[in-house]
This record gives sequence, C-alpha cells and structure tokens, in this order.
Amino acid sequence: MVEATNFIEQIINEELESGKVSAVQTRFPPEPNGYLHIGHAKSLCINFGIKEKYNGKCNLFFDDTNPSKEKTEFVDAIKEDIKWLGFTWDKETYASDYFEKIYDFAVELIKKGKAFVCDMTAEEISANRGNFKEPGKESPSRNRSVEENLQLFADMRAGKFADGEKCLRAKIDMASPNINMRDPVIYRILRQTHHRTGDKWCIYPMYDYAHPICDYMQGVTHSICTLEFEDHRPLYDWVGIELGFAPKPRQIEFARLNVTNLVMSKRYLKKLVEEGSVDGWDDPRMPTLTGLRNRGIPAEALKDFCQRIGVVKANSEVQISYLEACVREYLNAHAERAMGVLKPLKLTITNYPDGQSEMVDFDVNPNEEIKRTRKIKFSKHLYIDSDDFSLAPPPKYFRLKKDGYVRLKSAYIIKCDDVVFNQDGSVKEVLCSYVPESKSGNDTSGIKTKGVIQWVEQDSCIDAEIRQYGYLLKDEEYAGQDFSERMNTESVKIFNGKVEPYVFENGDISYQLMRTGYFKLLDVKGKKVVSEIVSLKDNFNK
RNA sequence: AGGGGUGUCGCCAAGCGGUAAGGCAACGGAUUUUGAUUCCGUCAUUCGUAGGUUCAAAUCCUGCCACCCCUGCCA
Repeated sequence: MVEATNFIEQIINEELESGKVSAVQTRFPPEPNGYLHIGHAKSLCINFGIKEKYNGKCNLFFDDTNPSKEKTEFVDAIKEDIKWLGFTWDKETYASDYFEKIYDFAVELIKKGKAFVCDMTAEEISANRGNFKEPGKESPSRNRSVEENLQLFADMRAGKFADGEKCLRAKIDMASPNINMRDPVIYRILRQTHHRTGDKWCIYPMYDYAHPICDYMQGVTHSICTLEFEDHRPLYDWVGIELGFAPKPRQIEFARLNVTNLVMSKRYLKKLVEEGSVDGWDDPRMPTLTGLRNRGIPAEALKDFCQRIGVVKANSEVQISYLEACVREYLNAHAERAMGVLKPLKLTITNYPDGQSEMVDFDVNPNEEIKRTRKIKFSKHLYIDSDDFSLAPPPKYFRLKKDGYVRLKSAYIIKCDDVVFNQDGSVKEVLCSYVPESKSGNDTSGIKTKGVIQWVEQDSCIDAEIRQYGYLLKDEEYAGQDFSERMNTESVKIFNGKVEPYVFENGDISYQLMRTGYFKLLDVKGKKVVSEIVSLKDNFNK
C-alpha cells in the first residue's frame, strides 16, 4: 500500500483496501479543440501520477463528441505537449472509437423506457426546463411508445430529420432540483464533418452521456475531472446504473488550477491567437504548455510545481512566484551558465597588451556535483553591462565605479581609472587597469572585492537579441478591448545585447545569463535570440 | 430562490477527537569569484463565525456568514 498524498489517493487506497477495486486506471480526457495549458498540466500530473504510483494504467482519451469544434491539428499538438512533459499513455482512445457502441447503448435505454425522442426545439426545451426555483415541464413526446422511439431514433441516424429537429433525451425527472437530471439531451442531430469519422454520422452523443460509457469501455476505475462537473455526477452514475456497468467507474472532482497573472480561458487564448495579438499558441507569453516551453520552463519544474500545489476541492489561486520558485530551483541545479550583457558598455583594459588574449576557466554550473568548466576568451577589449557601472554610485554599490575595484567573473580584478564620454554626456567607454596577479583561481593580489560582474570579450562575442517576455496579465483590463494592443507593446522588451559564443548542448535546455536571469535560447541565425523566463532574485535594486 | 461544493498564516497546503506539518513569499544574520545559490534563525495561543457535546475539538453536532458551480441540442 502506498501512502496517499492527497484526497484522491486516499479514496483509491480505501477502495483498494476494501477490495472494491483491484487495479487502478485513469484517463486524461482533453477535447481536441485547443492547445493544452498549465491547468491541464495539473490534470496530467494527477492522472498519470496515479498511474505511476499504483502501477496502473492511464489512457490518453480524446473527448471528440462535438465535431464543430475539434480538429486533428489539436490532437497532434496535445500529444506533443504530453510527450514533452514526459508522460506515456497506455492507449490512445477517442470517444469516436465508441460511437457505434454508444449508439447501441442508447437503443438499450430506449428499450428500457429510459430515453425518448423529443420533438421540441432547443428553445422549447430550454423554456420548459424550469429554473432554480421551479420544476420543468415534461415534454409532450415523453410518453411515446418504445417502438416509435426506436423507429424515430433510427430515422435520426439515417438523416431523415434536419439539424435540431429532434433529439434523444434521457427520461429521468423534470422536477429534480439538479437541473442536469431534467431529462437531459443525450443525442443531437448535427451535420458536421468529424475529424475522424468524417460524414459517417449525423447524430452525436452529448458529453454527459458518452463520457461514462467511454470510461467504462476502457476499463477506467477513476474518472477524475474538475469541480464544475460535480453536479453532473448523478447523471454520470445514472448512465452507469441504467446500463448495468459493473464495476462502475467512479467520478472524482478536484479544483482546477488558477495562477495569478495567467489568463487560462481557452476561448480567450484562442481569440489572441486568431486576432494575431500573439505569434501563436506557442508564443512565450502564452500559458499554454508549448508557450511555457518556449519561454524556457523545463518540464520537470512544471511537474514539480503541480506536485507541490497539491490536489484539493477548495478553489484557490496560486501565486506565479510559486511557479517561478520551482523553475528557479530546477534551473539553479541544472542550467548551464553563460555570461551576457543586456546593454553593452565598452571596457578597455589599458595595461593589457594589444593583440594578446588568454583563456580563463568558467564553471558550467557551480552547483553540480561533478563540476565542469569551460574556457572563455579574455582580452584587452571587453563589454560589460551599463548597469554594472555607475558614475554616481549610491551607498553600498558593489559594482564598478570610478577609482573602484571590481572582479570580472572568472578573470581578473580591475580598477576603473577613467571614463570616456559621448557628445551628449553619456558614458561611451570605461578605461580600466587589471591586476595581473589576481587571476581567478590563482589570486595572490590580496585585494578583496565585494562586487563581481560579468563581461563578454569584444571580438568573440556575438550579438544577441534578448527578449524579456511578460505574462498575459489578468487584471481589470482583462475583459476590456485594449488588451491585445498592450500585448504587443508592453509585454515584451527587446534588448540588443551581447553574449559569449557558447553553444549549448540542447536548445531546449534553459540556461542562466549571469545575474540577469534564466533564459532560453530560441534561435541561432547569426544572432542568438534568448527569451527570459524568470528573473533572478534581484536585491541590489532595493 | 432550489441544488451541489468550499472555508486552516499574504499565497498553496498537512491535519481525520489528544492539544496547529511543510512549501512559496517576507524578515533578520552567516558564508559566497553570480548582490544568485547555500546556511542558520523569525514568521497561526489559533483553524469563516456563534453556540453545543467532551477530561480534551481545526477535527463531532447545530445555527449563521462568505465565496465558487449549475437553468448549452458545449465539454
């Protein structure tokens, strides 16, 4: 018996103990009508987490019962995202695999007198459903004979009726306080080409009816979904009971993930993509899995985050800083380090010989157990970041200032002797002298510096376009119309920086630009384009 | 208004009748060739609220309050 870490596992443990279930099976059930986002990551972790923990199974189940919204493009993207997260599903299944079976079960319900073909229009059904206060009215079609229902349902399938002209309804209870039980529609007529079954069908089952059947057919023991389906559970159970499912899958609901600052609504994300406010579903500003991946967030960090936030039924909103902390923690341990400057400032070491250069040792990642170092070129002509030099240093400024000493990371200690100005009075270049006996790892100078700054060598460094991506901000403007405009203008800052010519092992691996933040290499085409993912803790601006 | 849920530190979240875990954030302090990391310390006499049961309640009972979800031929 494994130890439960959340209430779902607790339920599973109890059922295992009582012998109610012997093997555990879950499923991840996206509708292929968009890309997966960080909220799905939570569901993925829960469902696949249970599979792994209980040595069970977890299918990837595409809930494709509404062909008007679904596309193959989305099923492919969804599969890619799940693979990226590192989960492997047992079977790839589709609701559409079971359309024939689902139809047969509907016939069975009709024969049991538990379903009927209704003549009312969608508007009429809605008008007769009643409301929270009043019960609904029964459809005039409700007491049709089994034979007539059977014939009519067959006619529906045969395409003898127009879209919406008839539908199949479960015969439950129009007076139920649970509106989902007021004779819900379980089949509608819809002439839409389905991404998998084409035009084979002109009737499609509704989610509430199809889902319990698909779960059962696949051998799912625990059907995990979000809180808004709690009210649907009686219907889920009704289908299982009327159809005699044994063992009947159990639906368990949990609270969906909310993250401060992240817009999670699928329809809104879709709108942003369609109107071109972002570059696509994989734009780094998007909270989609592919967007987060492009931002540079490692799959492992995302899974760690989902693990750490827990699984409960209470609605909550997790601060984005929690996600960032998980990312920082992972990257601090795994990311390769590189130096780079956002706003390059020329630095010349006046007492270093012209035309000479040397290689200095640089830690790939100071935190790894088996330390790797690499060589970095050092010469008379360098760039540092403008922010690492100050003409009017505030108190406790540790970095470079006139007549001050500072260490160039992994190289020498330097002293600023002079400053060259532009016409407009801005700093053009700083002139320094280095302390030859202060070489990193072999320092006999006896000079202690509080500040250590990064640098790049002028000849070898390459131009890098560095983009700092913001998040899709969720605030009062979220619902407004100015949103897309702001997306384009304020949510990404571009720096024409310079980075050392280090080629990372894998473009998918995020790395850290010293002090500036954790970045991900996006592209190498003469220029390195890196995107910011999370900034480093930055205490020196306080 | 009827039904279904949920309320434990700024944010997540353990706890399941025996006297409030942990993480994030924050704040001190030490180390540091990334002002990062690491380290060490501080951070709920109180569990939405009011009563009740009990030797003992965040945990059981009752009332109240707050928030979320439900009136698609969407999922």
